[in-house]
Amino acid sequence: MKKAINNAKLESLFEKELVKELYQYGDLKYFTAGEIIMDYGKYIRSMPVILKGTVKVFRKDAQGKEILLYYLSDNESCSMAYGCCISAKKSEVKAVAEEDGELLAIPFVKLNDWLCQYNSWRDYIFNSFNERFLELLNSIDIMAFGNMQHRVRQYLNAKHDLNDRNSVLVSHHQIADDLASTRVVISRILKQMENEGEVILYRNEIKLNKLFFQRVHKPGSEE
DNA sequence: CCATTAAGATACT
DNA sequence: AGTATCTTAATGG
Repeated sequence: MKKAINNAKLESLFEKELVKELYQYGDLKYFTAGEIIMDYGKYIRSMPVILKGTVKVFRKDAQGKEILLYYLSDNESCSMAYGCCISAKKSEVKAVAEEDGELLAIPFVKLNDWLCQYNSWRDYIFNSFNERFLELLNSIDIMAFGNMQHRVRQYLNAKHDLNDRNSVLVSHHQIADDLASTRVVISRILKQMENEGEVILYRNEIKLNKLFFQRVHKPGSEE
């Protein structure tokens, strides 16, 4: 009945008994790139822990535009989901799979039990909250005070962190969607960044130069 | 080849 | 910064 789960990272993160319970009560689900894992207004009955792959979490603004809040990847969880579970609220966010992957859906009835029972689970939940909170602060910062160029830099940097190389595989259109902007605007900004030597543009690919990394952590270096 | 789609360009709001 | 429109370039059948 139950699928055999074997995840070394989980086993290093939690004590043996909890891992056993995770495997027993968690529901292993596979998702494919582009799949909507969670949508606005839906009730959440389980808390997802991402085992593999990357998930983007969106929020709708007042004008109905979607903006990217943060990414979730290996062994990370959505703290929004936790709050929704225990208070039986509807989802405020939408989660879309960036790439194929798998997640472990934890039934909400177990969440509180484990919180009391296992130190590692409590640490994990609090850590998850804290990380997400920091990312949110960062996002607010960018949206409220930053200009588009800064936002694009942050976006490229975040996407770069998730993978590996010094290039990001993404279309201008995709960036525009994620930042609630338009293709032309993103193209303009990227072109300018290219002229200044920060990046090199290709079709569906953006190479990041040294100058980019010098600037990305310094908001004060706009033109 | 041609169809589709990404990206560049220009002009206007 | 965003919209509309057109042109050009890359990609895949």
